[in-house]
Amino acid sequence: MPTPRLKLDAFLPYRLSITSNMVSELIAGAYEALFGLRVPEWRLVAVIAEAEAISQQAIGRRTRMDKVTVSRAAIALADRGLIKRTPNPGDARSHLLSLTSAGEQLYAEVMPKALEYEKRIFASFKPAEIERLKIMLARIEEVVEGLEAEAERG
Amino acid sequence: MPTPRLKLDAFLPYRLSITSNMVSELIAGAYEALFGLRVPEWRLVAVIAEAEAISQQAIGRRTRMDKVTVSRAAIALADRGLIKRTPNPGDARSHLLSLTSAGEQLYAEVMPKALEYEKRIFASFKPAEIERLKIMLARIEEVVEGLEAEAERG
DNA sequence: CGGCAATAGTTTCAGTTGTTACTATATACG
DNA sequence: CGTATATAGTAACAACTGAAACTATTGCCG
Repeated sequence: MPTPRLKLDAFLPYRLSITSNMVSELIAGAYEALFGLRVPEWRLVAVIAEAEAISQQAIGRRTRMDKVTVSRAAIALADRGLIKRTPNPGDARSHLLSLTSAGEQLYAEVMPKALEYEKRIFASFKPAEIERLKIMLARIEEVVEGLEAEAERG
Repeated sequence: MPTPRLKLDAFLPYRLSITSNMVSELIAGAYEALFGLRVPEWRLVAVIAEAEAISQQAIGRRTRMDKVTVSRAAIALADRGLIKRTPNPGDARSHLLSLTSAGEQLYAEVMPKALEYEKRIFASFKPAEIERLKIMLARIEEVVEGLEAEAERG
């Protein structure tokens, strides 16, 4: 008897990856073209805008981005005058990042575009469906975190 | 009035990307460790197993992977003796890829692991929920394809 | 205090991925 | 037919990302 064939298209981790990459590429392309921002940079802008003043380490935890990625994005944004780095009074090794007024201005332009894209992509989804999708994604994350922890313990 | 703050955590494309990357990394790590297969290679194995004999170009279309990525994965798999490349009778530029018996054997080991991971990650999901999730992902893909086409036309 | 492990952030380096250029073949059209 | 354009696949190159090494500072514990 031949090995039964897995239909890759029906394999959920694969489907999730394909869909996510399609969405990411679409949005990343638009941001790059419109604002010269790469994905990590845009994420930093959003997180800093929410937080007012936040360390790079905290950004890494919040966004699951590597500290190297965060560092590079922070340097790029600071070079462009979009964020400023003030010494962290509690810890001389770290800086607190906040938006400059130029950064605020960019953020004010970028954010509506982001929401517009989201709206367009999910235009055919009812609010309750979107809610269900978010909850499902959160549940998946929770399980994966558990499996990661399990793997670490051996 | 200050700019209203986007909660990045509530932004669906972001959530999708985080969740998908967590799942991908988990599975990719396992495959790398267990079988020495990277993600593109594993995808090729799966697609070739389904198709029996298929050109690289067709694999690229089916998996949305770049032809360069497909080419590299195919070379790696051929070097390991997992696939064989036979001339395509209809087109001398391309090969038809198929699994060798070693490839079949590997596939027979890999596939149950894949399904097991899927099962574990979605253990708390009812079949109807999984079905809804798949449908939602398919709908998202459809919309994004439309937006891509729109962007190309200008 | 003083030394030593841990942490924030940067730099360096290696691995992966995609864009561009190239080769060989195929197809369209004069 | 034969020239021009498109396509399958590979190779060469550049960009991005993450791991490991490094620097500066912190905090623990003798």
